[in-house]
Amino acid sequence: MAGEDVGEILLRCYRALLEAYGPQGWWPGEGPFEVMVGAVLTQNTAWGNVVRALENLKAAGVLSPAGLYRLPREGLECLLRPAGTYRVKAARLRALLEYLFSRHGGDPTAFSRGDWTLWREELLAVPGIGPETADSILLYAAGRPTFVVDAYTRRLLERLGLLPTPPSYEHIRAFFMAHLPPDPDLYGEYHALIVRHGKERCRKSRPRCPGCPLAPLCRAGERRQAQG
DNA sequence: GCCCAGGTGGGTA
DNA sequence: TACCCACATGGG
Repeated sequence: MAGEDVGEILLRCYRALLEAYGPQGWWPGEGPFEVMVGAVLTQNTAWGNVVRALENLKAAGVLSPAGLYRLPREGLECLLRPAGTYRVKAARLRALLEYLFSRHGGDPTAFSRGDWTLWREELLAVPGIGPETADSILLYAAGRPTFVVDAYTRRLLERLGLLPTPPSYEHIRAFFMAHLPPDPDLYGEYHALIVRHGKERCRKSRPRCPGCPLAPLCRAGERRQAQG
């Protein structure tokens, strides 16, 4: 293990997760716009609740840029209720739509073309679109090679003894992107597997995970940290 | 009843 | 920088 390339460790981790859980098929949902809406609705929210809200939007026939944009604020809030923080999320979706219409003519496929690093900067300037939501949109709605970081990703790197300092979102994202090829399929599956693994084994309340498929890599990380 | 969920932004020290 | 807090529904 000594001197092993970080990229190789990350790939070993990826293969172990894929072996253990299989392909996750992210992002669930149809089309880039549904992915974008889901990315906002899933903020600090269980996916099952997001699905209820998406079903409400579909049933109301408003799951389109123009459809959502036309909807009065109260109506949107009502449909979003099952997703939680519905007033906040209605405002965030409105802000995202304002941006989509003002900058991309309301075309939800626009992020698939052009300089995605510019789109990322612009998305981050939209109120309510933070780095995880922006990267989720670019990766899963537009197939762009940006890595999505979340709390599970932090915990995973910590256990592998690979957490960058400072452990900020941007540092962790840059760490993955510096050591993995810029492959959207790889990034998308990797993030999905990290979430799956986190939900199953590496919850906050369960710091140790017996039978964990990553146990050999975690032990290596402990040795690496012990060495300083 | 409590903790958590595929975050973000605002406030304070 | 590093914590705190609000936002809010639904599952375990």
